Amino acid sequence: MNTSTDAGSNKRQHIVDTAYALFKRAGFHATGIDRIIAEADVAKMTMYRNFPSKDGLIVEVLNHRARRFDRQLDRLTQGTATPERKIRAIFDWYGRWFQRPDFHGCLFAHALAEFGDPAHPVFVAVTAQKQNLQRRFQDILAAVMPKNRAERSAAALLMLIEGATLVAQMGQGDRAIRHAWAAAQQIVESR
Amino acid sequence: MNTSTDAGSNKRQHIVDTAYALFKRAGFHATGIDRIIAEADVAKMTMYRNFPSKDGLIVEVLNHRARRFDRQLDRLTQGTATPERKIRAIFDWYGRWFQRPDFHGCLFAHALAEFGDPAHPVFVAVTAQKQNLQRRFQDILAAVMPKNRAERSAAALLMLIEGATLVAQMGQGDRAIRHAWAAAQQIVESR
DNA sequence: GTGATGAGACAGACCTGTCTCATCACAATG
DNA sequence: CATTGTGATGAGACAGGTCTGTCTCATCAC
Repeated sequence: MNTSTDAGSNKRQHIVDTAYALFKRAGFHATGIDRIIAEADVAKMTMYRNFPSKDGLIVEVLNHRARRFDRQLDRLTQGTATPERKIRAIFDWYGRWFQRPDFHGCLFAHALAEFGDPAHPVFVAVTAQKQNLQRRFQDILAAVMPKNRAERSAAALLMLIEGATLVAQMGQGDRAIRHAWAAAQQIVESR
Repeated sequence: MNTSTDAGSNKRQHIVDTAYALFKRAGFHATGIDRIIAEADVAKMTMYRNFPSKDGLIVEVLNHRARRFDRQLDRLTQGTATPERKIRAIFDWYGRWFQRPDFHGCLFAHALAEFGDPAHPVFVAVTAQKQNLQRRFQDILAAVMPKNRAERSAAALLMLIEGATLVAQMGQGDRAIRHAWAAAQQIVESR
């Protein structure tokens, strides 16, 4: 845990990235450990030395994606000035995501579908990511509206964007983000 | 297929009901055939004589729930007069659903998470159910607004309610439906 | 020498789907 | 009423595969 920490971390990260791609495409239960290590081209013990179990790996994948998502939205909203433009930037980001050929829906929503037990670590990780996104909306809106209205609007924006992601997965990504943004505008601008 | 059709249908329906309860709680891939037939207390061959495969059973479960959902909303909206009250009745229905102790999120959304291939029959069944719900919203709104605005609003309502269902699964059912309805009101009433 | 890794056997359980055979309900017929 | 045919069903073995997780041993880099 001193000299070769770097090599170990590289392997570890490579496994996380490979597992992410497979989970996204085929789901969590449908993706076996054997498939992951074959695709990542590592030994099974390398995986089990870095992660306590498959569930542990899933949580790591989710947390890694959540951090990456946060960094992207941080970068995206730092450049813009007004709250409305920040919201718009986030919705635009989703719109671009929906158009990507490797878009398969929200990994966190999918995780919630497969791990419905609130006590399960995966469930907890998903909840944290969604609450984080809602808090982001709320912080943005708090600059231009009272706290209780910012909370209500943030909740609506979260539900709109989650619903849009679901609709986008069914093949209506373009219409989904346009209609979601139209509704979001009404919510943000109202009163 | 003449005299004992009734008994056969009973078994068939019982398997569908049992599978529904298990799929809802634990997911599709995580629920094995053995578990279903044990819970339903039928022989394995009884299941495989009524359904071509596990996937076929899943599709039957989804279609059965979709029909039941449709009937419930039909009954719910037939009694009310104005479009706004119809929408309100639907949102209230969702609010009550979120509060039920056996609420585990939307089975169709979960199915979409586990069967992401657009060519898969499960994917098709899910898409049909969601399009049906959106069309319902659209038909209701078409009575009080122009067609293109009804289409846009219906899409927003669908996304709101789907997002609310996701949030509700994470334990915020009460707040979710209140905020969703507040946003829905703005969308329906606007302009 | 030391620690990470690759390769693969292995256990024990579970998966879907097929098959056989005994049993049972029930209808038609004598 | 008694008998016989028929189709659905229960019970469970079975095949062939996959699952997670553990173990051993050789190899390789430093």
